[in-house]
Amino acid sequence: MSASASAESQTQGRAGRPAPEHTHPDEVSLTAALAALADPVRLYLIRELARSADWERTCGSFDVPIGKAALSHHFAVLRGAGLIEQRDAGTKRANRLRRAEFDRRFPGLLGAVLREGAPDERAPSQSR
Amino acid sequence: MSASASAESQTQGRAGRPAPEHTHPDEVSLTAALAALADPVRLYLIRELARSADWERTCGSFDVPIGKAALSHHFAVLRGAGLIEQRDAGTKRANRLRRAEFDRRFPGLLGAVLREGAPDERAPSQSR
DNA sequence: GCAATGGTTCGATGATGTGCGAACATCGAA
DNA sequence: TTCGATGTTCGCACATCATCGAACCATTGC
Repeated sequence: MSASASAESQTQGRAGRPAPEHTHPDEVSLTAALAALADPVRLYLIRELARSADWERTCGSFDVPIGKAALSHHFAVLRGAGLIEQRDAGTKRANRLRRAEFDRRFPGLLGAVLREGAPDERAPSQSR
Repeated sequence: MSASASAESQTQGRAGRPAPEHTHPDEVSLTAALAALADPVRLYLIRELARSADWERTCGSFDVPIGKAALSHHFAVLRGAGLIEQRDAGTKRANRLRRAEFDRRFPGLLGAVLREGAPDERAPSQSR
């Protein structure tokens, strides 16, 4: 070990991290995409990511009422649905919403979901 | 009240039928709507209803690889998500896709789902 | 009245999903 | 090297869901 195993840290070649498995939206079925979106927590994450800049938010920067384990699982689901991309940033993990790619695969879907104000789970009350 | 329990068959007043409980799209949460759509069978039913005229299809007119009980359950879910409307037609039950109403509540969602030409969700029978 | 058709309801069951706590691994910093 | 922060993985519990078979009910037609 010397001058080679020090500067490489993003693509692959290092065994340090399994490097998050990403699924491209093209390989995702509509049912899988809908199932990934059909969860309050994940929907919240997607919405927050949509409001933020790419790579701005780390996994732990979300205020969700669940433990780390569950949160990690949700991110894995979103990744597997081609909805987000993750990148290791030091000890943290940065996230990005794959808006363009996902939109190309499912035109209008993400837009329709995000267009929703926010009164989703809270109170589907006044709207008539 | 007298000559009334003979020709009326839709609203209520007769105990003959519980009359299907309908939920208006306005009272449906986005998560519930997505969950209702995130199923191959239900997605197929919605797609078929979208291709058909209102009240044209009865519950038993769909070629799905499941039993009556399960099918009935799926229709109940779709009804509860404000996606379809059902009307008793003699011994059968006719269905209608609530396109306009649902679209008003979730603009673009149904369109995005129906626009899908995924070779994956085509038919829940033979694929993959 | 009686049988057949079309759907619903009732358990039961297997599969899936969500959640937790604890243990583990990695990176950056002291 | 040791420590703290950040996530992931590993059981495990619990809830929900999709499905079936059988029983049941309503309507239609004989």
